[in-house]
Amino acid sequence: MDRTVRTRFAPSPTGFMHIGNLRTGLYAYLFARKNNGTFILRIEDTDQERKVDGAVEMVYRTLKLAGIEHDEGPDKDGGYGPYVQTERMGIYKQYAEKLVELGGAYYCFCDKKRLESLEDAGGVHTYDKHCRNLDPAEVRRRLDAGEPYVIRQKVPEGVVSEYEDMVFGKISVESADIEDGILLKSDGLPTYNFANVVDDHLMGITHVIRGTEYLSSTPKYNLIYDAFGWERPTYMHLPPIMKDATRKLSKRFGDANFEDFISKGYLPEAIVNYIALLGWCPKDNREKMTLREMTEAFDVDGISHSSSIFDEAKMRWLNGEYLKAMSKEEYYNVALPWIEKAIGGKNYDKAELAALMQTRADILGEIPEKLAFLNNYGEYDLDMYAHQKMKVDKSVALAAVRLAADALRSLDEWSEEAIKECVKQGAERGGMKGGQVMFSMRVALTGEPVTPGGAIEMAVVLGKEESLARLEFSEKLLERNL
RNA sequence: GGCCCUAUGGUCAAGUGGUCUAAGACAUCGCCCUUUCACGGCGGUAACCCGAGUUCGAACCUCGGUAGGGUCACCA
Repeated sequence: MDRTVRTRFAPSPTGFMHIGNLRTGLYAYLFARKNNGTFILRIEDTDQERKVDGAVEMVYRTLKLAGIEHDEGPDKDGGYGPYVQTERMGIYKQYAEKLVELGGAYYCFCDKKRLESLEDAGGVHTYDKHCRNLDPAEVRRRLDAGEPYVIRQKVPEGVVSEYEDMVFGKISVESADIEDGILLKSDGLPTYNFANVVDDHLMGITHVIRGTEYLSSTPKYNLIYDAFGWERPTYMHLPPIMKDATRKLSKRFGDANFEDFISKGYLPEAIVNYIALLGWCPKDNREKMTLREMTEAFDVDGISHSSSIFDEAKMRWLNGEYLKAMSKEEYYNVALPWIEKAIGGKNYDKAELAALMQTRADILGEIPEKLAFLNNYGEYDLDMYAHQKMKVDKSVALAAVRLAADALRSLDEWSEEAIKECVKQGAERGGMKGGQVMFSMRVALTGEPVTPGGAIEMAVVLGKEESLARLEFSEKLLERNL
């Protein structure tokens, strides 16, 4: 590899950043960093119809959150600009014309109607190269007459176009299977693929990293490079990320975009880590990795050839690992907004709640629901007072709750140790097992079968007044329903 | 339909001719820890798409089939 590596990420600003798309960008970034190369951001905004306001900002925001920093882009001129495709519209026509001169393309005057008549029974149409060998003088004349035209690629006949893909190996396609596709549309603007070839060349892209949808059309683009006499880039095609066995993860379906996961309480680094693993496996099989570690470990060998299904359950787990690995302070900071949302202005000990949640919520978004009992307490289902192993049923629970309430009423110091000791002694006096009292008390205090902490912790969090009120409430509730 | 690509447990995946009666992770199930919820620890269930061939030997190589994906636009 003599040329300095230059890779690019070229998203279309059509809304939120899709997970599959982000992964492509991530790999392009990792590959550039791994090889001390340059990572370029190019905005492909030529599709005015699908363009969404604010989407460009979303691209920046997403990359920034993900930690994927570009070296060149619309906001960082590296001398290869402009980096926004609509600003490059003036340059393609001359290249198309030059390609005609070089014999790699030709003018075509066929109208839509004629093209449609070429369609076969299956609805597939292949251009019959009708204008490929028009007499140059005739072409000149029709051009001068102002007749509408497009410029088509002149695919050499009888050759096999092949290349070595970095992940898929040798790909070869016969030129007979390649259509003389349109390069320049009748409105004078380039088709996407032609613009891509020209841009990639002009920007000095050495490694084109993109989805497999281009795997089989790449030989066609290579023929354009050849016709221009340009050096072909190296290609790395990436298999798609699927929603299930047969459907690709799609933008319009569900929460397949970065932003949604962020708002569900995922950490950017966990998302990035997870998607890096979808389709790539480091040599040492590590799973939890920082961006820096990924950069060091990144290698093409580890990229898989087949598509992979996105599994949010695993991403949740990984997110939980990140959360648990944080220091108390770090966790407190990221969890605070969610905790505040849960307690709604009430005076609970936020640090205590954060400490409780750190090992109990895989994603931050679970915090409000797990803490809902703080503000949501009232009539609850008494069937949850059933613990086979502990031998608890409603009547045992009533005794336990009564006992806990009685013991706690006279307790002055409301600390974990004091409460624990007090409940323990109360249980002994009442001839009950500690577990029976704790279990019943925990349910009584929260009205929930699963709680973010044990009975003692719940009591500490709720405070003496609220705890006693709830125990008394539960006592009455049980009495009424026995 | 033509062409291109892919195929290991429910999911992500290791594996590149013998060390595979096939690793690890998630999920799932069970046990332990916790006098209560989790966390944590330990363990279980679970896979080489099918058929030929090459070879002393095949998850790994070849061919065929099957299934799935991609692509065949004056869309990007």
